[in-house]
This record gives sequence, C-alpha cells and structure tokens, in this order.
Amino acid sequence: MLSKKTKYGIKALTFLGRQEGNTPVAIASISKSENISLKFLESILLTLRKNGILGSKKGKGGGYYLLKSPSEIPMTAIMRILEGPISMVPCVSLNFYEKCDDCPDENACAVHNLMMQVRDNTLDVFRNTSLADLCNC
Amino acid sequence: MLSKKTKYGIKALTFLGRQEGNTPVAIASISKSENISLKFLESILLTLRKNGILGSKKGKGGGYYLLKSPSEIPMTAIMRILEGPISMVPCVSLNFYEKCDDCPDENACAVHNLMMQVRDNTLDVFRNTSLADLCNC
DNA sequence: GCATTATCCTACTAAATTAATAGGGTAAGT
DNA sequence: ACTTACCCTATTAATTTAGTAGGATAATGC
Repeated sequence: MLSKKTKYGIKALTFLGRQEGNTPVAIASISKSENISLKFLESILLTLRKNGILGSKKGKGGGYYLLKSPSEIPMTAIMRILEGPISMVPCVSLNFYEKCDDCPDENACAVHNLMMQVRDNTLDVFRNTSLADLCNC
Repeated sequence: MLSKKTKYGIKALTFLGRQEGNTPVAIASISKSENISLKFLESILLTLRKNGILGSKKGKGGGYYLLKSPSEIPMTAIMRILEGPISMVPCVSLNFYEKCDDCPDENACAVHNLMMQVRDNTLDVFRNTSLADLCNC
C-alpha cells in the first residue's frame, strides 16, 4: 500500500508543477487546495527539499518551488525518496537491497523470482513517467 | 512491502506444490523446511484452507494439501487472499475499492491515474503466473 | 530595526498494522 | 485410550504510519 506521505507528496508536487512560472508557493496554499494536514505536509515538503527536488524561500512571499522542470523529474526519484524501495521485497531491490533471513538461496526462491518480475514492470511505469505527465491529467 | 504472512504463505504453497502426489504434509515439516515460525504458519495455512486453496486432514498422517493442481491456481487468487488488494491505493482497486477522503475527482487525480498503470502491470504478472510457475524455479 | 510572515527542525504521541505466541479444543488414526 | 496434528480464539510485542506541538530561524516590508 502507498503511504499517505507518498500520496500527499505526489499531489503537492503535481500542484507545484501546474503553477505558472516558478514562484514559491506557501505550504498553507497547497495544504488547503489538496486537503492535506498542514503540519504533515510541512514535513513531507522538507524531505523533498533535502533530497534536491524542491527549493524553498523563507519569509513573506516565501514557500516551495520545483528545482527542475517537471519533465526532468522522473517518478522513480520521487517514489524512492517518499516511499523507499519500489520492490515489494528487499531481496529484489536495486537501491535498498537486503538479504532475507529465512532464504538460503535467492535464485531458488519462488517469491524472489516472482517479485523480480513485478519490480521490473513497476519500474517500467515509473521510469517512463515524469512529473510532467502527472501534471497534464 | 509484501507482508511476511504473504511471503511465508507463497513459500508454503510452493513447497506443497513440489510434493510428489497429493498426500497431506504436516505444518511442522513445512515450518522446518522453509524456516517459518510454526504457530504463525499455522494461522496462514488456516486462512488458505478457509479460502478454498488448501484441504486438510487431522490426526496422524494428517496435514495440508492443495485442493487443485498448481497450474490451476493463479497468483491473483493467492495474493488477494494473503495480501489483500493488489493495487497500491484503494481507489484503483478492482476487488477492494474505496473512495479517497481527500480527492474530489478521481479522474483528475494524478496519483489515481499513475497507480492505475502500476496496477495494470502488476496484475498482468499475477494473471499470467500460476503456482505451477513458481514450483518450477 | 522591529513586526510579520513563513519555512526549519526536533521531539513526541496516538493509532493502526504486523508478526508472532499461548493455550486449550477437536478429530483421526493405531 | 493414547497419540498425533489440525482448529480456533485471544492476547501481546514490535514496528510503522500519521499526525501534533512548539519553538528556532530567516526574509521581507514598513
């Protein structure tokens, strides 16, 4: 299941991508438009900023803005920052790999091989989708 | 993330599918072979039985066995019983649909449309895979 | 330079979910 | 009868998720 954090994060990014120009948008504006708890959203935008997706400006007229054009932000990046691994099991993760405790041989593991296929398919979607695609729908 | 419940359940089913004939296998055997906590596995196999995947036999020589041939058990069925929805958000789920609180219009929701694609791709994998495919690897 | 605005940041808490564990009940076989 | 092995409910511990609290910091405008 997708966490609310990721869901809200994507909605906020889409909202920012749809703005005219690249002027900062206050958290409160996004929060109201997208029905997201202000404080929760605050922490989400903070992690997006720390991970190089957003820039911010303090004080009056401040807020958050995209650092790149939406078409240059692939969904793989957003998903990994917000949700973590794209795979359903750590043992098939490219970026968050971990060995399973119970599994003596990964290549003989049915779950491993099945989830590898799922990962490849999911990855395909995220690799071929940028934030720009989400903004135009 | 895939729950341990689902992971263990798939491993147990694969183990059963690889057996010669269709004689009952004791929980304890599966538990040892696959390194799964006996009591936890017990509850997993119980739900698989209640959902028509497994049959069981009590007393000496008893245990669990598949009710159908592995090739007749699609992964969609197993996943839905063990893990629940295949979609990452309830609003794109075919079997477990739920409306989002925050979203006024699903068709205009970027998350909805993206996750629809992910669901279609994941579903494709599970629909085209049966337990038999997992047993032969 | 002071008031206002709005992000920054840490810590905490409540709720939900997951992963087990405990322990006795029930049926089948020898 | 006795043993084996599933049946079933309830409880608990650990983890994760979602959200809150409250002040610190920086920028802007008068």
